[in-house]
Amino acid sequence: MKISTKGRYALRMLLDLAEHQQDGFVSLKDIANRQDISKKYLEQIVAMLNRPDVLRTNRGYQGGYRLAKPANEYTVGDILRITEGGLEPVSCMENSTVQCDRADTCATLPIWQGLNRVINEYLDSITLQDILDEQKSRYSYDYVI
Amino acid sequence: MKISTKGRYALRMLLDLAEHQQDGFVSLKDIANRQDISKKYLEQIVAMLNRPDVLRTNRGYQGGYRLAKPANEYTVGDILRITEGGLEPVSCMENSTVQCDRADTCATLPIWQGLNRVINEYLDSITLQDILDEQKSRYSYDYVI
DNA sequence: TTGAAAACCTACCAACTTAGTGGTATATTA
DNA sequence: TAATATACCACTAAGTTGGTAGGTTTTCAA
Repeated sequence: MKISTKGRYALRMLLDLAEHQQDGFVSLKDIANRQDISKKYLEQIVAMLNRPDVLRTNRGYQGGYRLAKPANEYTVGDILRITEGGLEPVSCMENSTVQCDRADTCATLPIWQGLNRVINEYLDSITLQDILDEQKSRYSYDYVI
Repeated sequence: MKISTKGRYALRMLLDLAEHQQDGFVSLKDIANRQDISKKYLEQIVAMLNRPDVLRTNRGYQGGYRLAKPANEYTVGDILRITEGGLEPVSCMENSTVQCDRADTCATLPIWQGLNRVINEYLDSITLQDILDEQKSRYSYDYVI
């Protein structure tokens, strides 16, 4: 029952992009340095997220990535569902799986469906912008002192 | 982000024991047959649960297992925390792990802490007895018709 | 026009986890 | 003492995780 590095790094990468929205295209090299994540590994992760509704990209000199939408339009759930390949807590709930023949009478299936619901509701209640705002307020007292 | 067969089978095994509470000691053979799970594999799973506060056991002829407590004193969370080795959704939250040096400033840690909270709250809100009752009410219309 | 910077693509790998199987020893009781 | 059942330990094939490695293609500035 773990979120893998793919999902965790993806979230940190998109957060980094959100923080640097005004800088235009941001290179993986910069993100990898700031986040202390292998650039080569980030390449693989960004490949999963590189879709028109998520990222814009430019190759070559001064190229890189930027968010396709404002930060408040990405939920943590969106990002994790892409990079983790779904968030279903049991394999029998995955779309690709053939329906379990115990499903109709399974006493535990409703438990997993409920768990799936609370996980997705929670993760979809938080956007990248929320995290940025929270982060900002956490350190605002530095200036007050 | 998956509950493994260990956790899922453990839950089904304890539910089976709860259903047959009045039968005295129930053998793994019977549970394995009813639940269609390898008896050998169940042996390993039951070994994790075989603690005085969870199960009573008797070897030999007419031996087997029974619940140590009434069914309403087992939450699904209790069972899964034992068999899954914790339910923390990220490894940096596990007790055994050395604290990540990013922890103090990590923007994503609060997300995982929140996720951990909703998962545990949900799974601890359901007892074996709740599942039994739900199961019973699901099929009660059979008698009404 | 050429060189540097960047994304893009494919293959590979070691370590670990999962979902079991197999065999033997030990306890209980009819 | 034979039958039944747990208890314990070792092993394993297949899949996943968390990366590395190396090369190709695109873009732009000097």
